[in-house]
Amino acid sequence: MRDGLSARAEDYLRVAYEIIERKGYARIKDVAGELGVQPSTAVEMMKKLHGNAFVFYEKYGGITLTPRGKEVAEAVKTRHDTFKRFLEIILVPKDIALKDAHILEHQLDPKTILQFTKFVEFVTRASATKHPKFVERWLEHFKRYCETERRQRVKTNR
Amino acid sequence: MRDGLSARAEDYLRVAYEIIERKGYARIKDVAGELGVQPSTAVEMMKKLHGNAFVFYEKYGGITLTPRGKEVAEAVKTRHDTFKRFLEIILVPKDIALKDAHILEHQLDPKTILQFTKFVEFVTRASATKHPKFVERWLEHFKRYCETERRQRVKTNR
DNA sequence: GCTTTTATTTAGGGTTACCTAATTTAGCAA
DNA sequence: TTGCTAAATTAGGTAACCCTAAATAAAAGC
Repeated sequence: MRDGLSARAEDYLRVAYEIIERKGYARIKDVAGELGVQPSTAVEMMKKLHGNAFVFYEKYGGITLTPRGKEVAEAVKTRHDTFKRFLEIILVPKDIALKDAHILEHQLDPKTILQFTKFVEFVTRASATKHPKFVERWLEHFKRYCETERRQRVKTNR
Repeated sequence: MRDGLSARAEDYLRVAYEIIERKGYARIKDVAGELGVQPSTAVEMMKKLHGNAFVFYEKYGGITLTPRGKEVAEAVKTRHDTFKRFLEIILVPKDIALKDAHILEHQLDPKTILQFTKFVEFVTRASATKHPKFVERWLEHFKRYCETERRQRVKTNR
């Protein structure tokens, strides 16, 4: 990642950010719980993020974000939300969209992220302003196409 | 992965498959070269894939795929191609689309993959059959939207 | 204040996927 | 056939993430 964090480290940062938004600070167990890892693993990562000056964290103390950490976390969250909205546009069920957005938000090239973003903006804005009918009709067609399809013709190998 | 392979193992399998398609068999150095890893690393992975009966491989011998391996490799490649086409539809430059398709093709939920697939099919088929004008106009609008945009308003954090 | 419970930390491992630096093997050319 | 070179292999590390179990600190209840 541009920010010098691994994909996983970004996850920890984003999760810490979300918890802090909710209750002002995060505890090790909150972060571990959210990410489905053991507390000891979260401690390890928090030490790393503290070493890199993304979070402020001391033994047995609550976790908060440094300005730098907050900035990165917000950018990560923005990416995340874009992917989530995008997946919903292509009719991925909400719960799966949420899960997969977490996967999508890492590793992709900035250009690719930009295009995903533009796609979402295009659909959102066009339907809100100039040509609501046009986009709506298009999405309606896509929806119908999805519903009409005989199921699972395509191998997904999953 | 459903097939019991790690994301990375699927990469090795796909690459082996592509090389074999081209010249009938693959060598360690071909696979290593394609994936940008050292030969020793490729040997390690081929041993694993051989252990799982995805490839046929013996010391110093060429690599070929077992029927099972071929099946999985083809499914992986199908996913890959879908993502590549999809990225091109949303106007990601070809070289980046290729690179990022490799990233997208792993980890995503089957439902998500299915929706990506349907989206690509929808655009492809609709433009080839019933409503070519409709899809083309839509894509044309999107293209124009992308070109019109003041650049990089959106933080991508990359 | 003391004890119990809960949270956190440390210590010691495990796995995956990489690497470098020797070997060792295979293939080819003289 | 011998000897060289390119390819492949082995041996021994490293780094990122994850775990369990044991130790310790903090918080809560009485």
